[in-house]
Amino acid sequence: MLKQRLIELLTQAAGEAQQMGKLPSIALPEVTIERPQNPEYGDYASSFPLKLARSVGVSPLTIANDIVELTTPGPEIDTITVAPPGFINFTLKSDWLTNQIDSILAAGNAYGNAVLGQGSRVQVEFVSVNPTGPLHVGHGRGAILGSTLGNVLASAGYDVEKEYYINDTGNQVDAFYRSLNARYQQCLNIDAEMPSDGYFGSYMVELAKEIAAEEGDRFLTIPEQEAISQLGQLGLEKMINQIKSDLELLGVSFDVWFSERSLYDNEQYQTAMSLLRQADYIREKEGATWFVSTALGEDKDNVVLRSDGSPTYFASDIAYHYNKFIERKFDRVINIWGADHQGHISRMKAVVGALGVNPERLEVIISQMVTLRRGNELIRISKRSGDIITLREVIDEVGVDACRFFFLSRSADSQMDFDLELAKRESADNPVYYVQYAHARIASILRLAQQRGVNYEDGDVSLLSKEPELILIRKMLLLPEIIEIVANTLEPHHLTYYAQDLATVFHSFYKQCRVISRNEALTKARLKLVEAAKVVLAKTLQLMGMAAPEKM
RNA sequence: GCGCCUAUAGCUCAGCGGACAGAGCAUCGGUCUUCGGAACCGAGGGUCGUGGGUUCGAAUCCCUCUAGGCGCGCCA
Repeated sequence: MLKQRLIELLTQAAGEAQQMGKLPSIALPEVTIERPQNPEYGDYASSFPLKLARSVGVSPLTIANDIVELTTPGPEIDTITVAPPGFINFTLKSDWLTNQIDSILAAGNAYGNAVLGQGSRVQVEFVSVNPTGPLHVGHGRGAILGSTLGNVLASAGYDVEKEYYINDTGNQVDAFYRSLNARYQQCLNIDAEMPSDGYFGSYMVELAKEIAAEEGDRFLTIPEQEAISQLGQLGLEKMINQIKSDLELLGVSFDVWFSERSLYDNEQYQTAMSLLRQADYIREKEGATWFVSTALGEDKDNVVLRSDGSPTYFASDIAYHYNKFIERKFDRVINIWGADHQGHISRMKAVVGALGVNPERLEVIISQMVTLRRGNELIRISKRSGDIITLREVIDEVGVDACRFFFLSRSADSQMDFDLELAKRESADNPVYYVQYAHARIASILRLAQQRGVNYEDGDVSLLSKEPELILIRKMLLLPEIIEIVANTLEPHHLTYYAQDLATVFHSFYKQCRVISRNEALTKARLKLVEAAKVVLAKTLQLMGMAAPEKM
């Protein structure tokens, strides 16, 4: 990538300056290259001399001049200039810029891909909602975050596996089973009482009705414990399928659906525990079994086995992470959790460390709360009690692409209001349509060219020299950097801003430069440009999981 | 009490050590005899929550305080 080459260029020049005695022989700070926001400062800039001046005691301007004198720029660089108080600014040659159009067209859908990951295996685990109820908007946020991150990491050269962890055992599942049984009996006119810790949402009634309709009253004829278990498993399976189809609707897919229960069925839980026990991180006290996280700097220990001998969710998580790192040997594991799991991060990292794995290999992204509202009316999204607005209803109301874009456009760190009224009102005037419109517009131009039988394969891109053309190319060349940034920071929201910028620059170009005109040579050149822009736009939309429509 | 997140233009949010702080929406004013006006061009609008500190340089880093959110279960 060009940025990398500029870094090398400056590093080398600084090294030479040292050899010539123009700079003292000290360890040089890392060369950084920025994108100046003001185009007057060129395409790239470095504040390296300013940083260096501190330790060297030489004026930054002098350093900048010395370094620039020693650079031997490649064919892509037009000018390297020094600007006060000590910046080095680079501008790109316009014929190099225009040549990139051919590279983009040649790369096609692979444009922007990187080799950052070098094929290392990264797991992204997300959503992983208890299958005791339907998904709501908050879950949608995590889902979109995860699937987009998966796309970007794959494009950055990682071997990505997306995974949904199914909590199919434990207290909450048990409560779900008993609730379903009660609702089922009620369906069949039996005066059953809902458990106090049960799930009271109306979806449970619907679920029970569905099962009663399909299975009749056969669960009444077997022992109740047996019935609860069979009925529960059936209900759970249905809930999982519903979750699966809701996610599919959102364009979110998984490579693996991982069962929590399987950790106990195949002894991985026992293996993980004995590993920790050997390392002396497991102790018995107060009748329960604890993970001694205080030994690892945590402020308290955590129960893994209750006094009744049943494992906590934390026990499962220990086994699960043992499985991720040691059984399946992922190089990196990324977990996306809701803000309410924040406190779980440090002890999970402690566990990973205790298992002998570098805790840095576990990265947790916390997505902050989403509150759903309709105008001023707050809508509760608690699954436990009462009714909720499901993710599906929200998608039906505002549309998949708008939904994805909306969730993606805010950083995971900041909480957000999802105002249904606003989302619908804005949907006609939504940034996502603005971006998609640019794509459709290009498609329409290319259709016209085809109708007129214009073959532009031999178009000469060096004819492109107008400002709007070059600005568009410059913006297209930013995508690889965006992909790299998102892959490194795990912050996909940058994509939405880039998409809007790219669309803006295209629309502006479109207004100022007629593509298909009487000037045949220019027409061909511009068709190439426009097709390349379509490639970049489509790639950006694809990474975000959104449609790139030919017409709309 | 402790931990994490947030506070930037009227609204929703980017920017997170560098050059005059940006975008969308909203407001106001312009642009249509040609490829899709779901478009384009322009204007106004900000002591970057408060007070300190570090630095040649701070919205960005450190500390104080204020406000809001989420945690601190033998729930997940």
